[in-house]
Amino acid sequence: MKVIFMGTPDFSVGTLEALIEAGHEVCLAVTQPDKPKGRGKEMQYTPVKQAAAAHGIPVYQPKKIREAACVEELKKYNADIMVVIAFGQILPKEILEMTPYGCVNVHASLLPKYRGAAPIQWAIIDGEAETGVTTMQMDVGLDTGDMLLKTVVPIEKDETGETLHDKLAAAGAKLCAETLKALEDGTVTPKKQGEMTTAYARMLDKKLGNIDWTKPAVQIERLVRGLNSWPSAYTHLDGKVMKIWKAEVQKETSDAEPGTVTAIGKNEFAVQTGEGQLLVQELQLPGKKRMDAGSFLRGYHLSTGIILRDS
RNA sequence: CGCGGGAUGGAGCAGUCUGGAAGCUCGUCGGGCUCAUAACCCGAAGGUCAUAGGUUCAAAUCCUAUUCCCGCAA
Repeated sequence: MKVIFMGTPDFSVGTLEALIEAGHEVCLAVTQPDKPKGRGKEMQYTPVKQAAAAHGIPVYQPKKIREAACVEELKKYNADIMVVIAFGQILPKEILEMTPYGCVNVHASLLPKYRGAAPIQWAIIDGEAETGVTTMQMDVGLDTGDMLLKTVVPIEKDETGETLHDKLAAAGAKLCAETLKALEDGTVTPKKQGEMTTAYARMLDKKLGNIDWTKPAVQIERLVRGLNSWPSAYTHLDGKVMKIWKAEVQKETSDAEPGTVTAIGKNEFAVQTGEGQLLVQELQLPGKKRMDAGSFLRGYHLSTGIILRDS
């Protein structure tokens, strides 16, 4: 089929390549405008733009896709279908209805659960046993379209936001190719989504990573995994931000105040939480690389009784 | 030129301000103790102090340039 592809970050790239692989004619890649990024604020191509360029696909980067001029531009391509995956802008009705097959979206959750911007990380943070990817026929709502196909992916005990992101990106790419084939063959029936009260996954922001030590260790550990590798969970030590990359739950507790370092071992140290303790195993301080807790303890002479908190 | 931290034996750090013997906690290797050990004791190896210049009687330390790593911010 003749496809207009819309996507922006890494998550989208696999699907773009899967479509090309499957023999579809991707006539245009729509992606967000380039933004200054990283230290030095250099302009950087979006991952989709890089991939499109590598395959010789034209790139279109509208600031606001809902503007009339942008809609007109898309019409010129006479595509059969649009595939949207982590594009980052809401599409107007004109675009949704522009092509014969409409717009198909690949979403990183088992809809209707975790609609919205950060479904991958929230599934981990909430302690779900499994998640997955869903393709849907887009409508004007946010991730509310009728569902086409699904793939279930189990969440492992040590799953992080990053590892799950990669798994779902791969699963989504495969599922998207299958969905297009099914649409072509007419072998798929769109299914309505049910409604759930907790259906939306809030967007992630930095503050979410600030560890609240009064919460149970189990929840904090999930936060650490879910926000790895971005934006990452953190606390404060000696006025500095201390990111925690890896930790384990310990049921034994103490009567120390939440946030207190209660024990220091050879390769980890324990922090009291609202329920149980958290064994910190890998961390990072500003200006330093990630390091295992054992290395940290060798150079930084941490002592028990210190309380991890702001300021 | 967005702001800032950093580079010192294999790991993590101190020492840099105030120039004058390469240090700490570990790891590694050898030996000892022990029923035994990731524990303890004794000993050893291992570093052109990121790179290139400069100042000086003398530079990890001061000056200049370069490379690489990272936090914030976006």
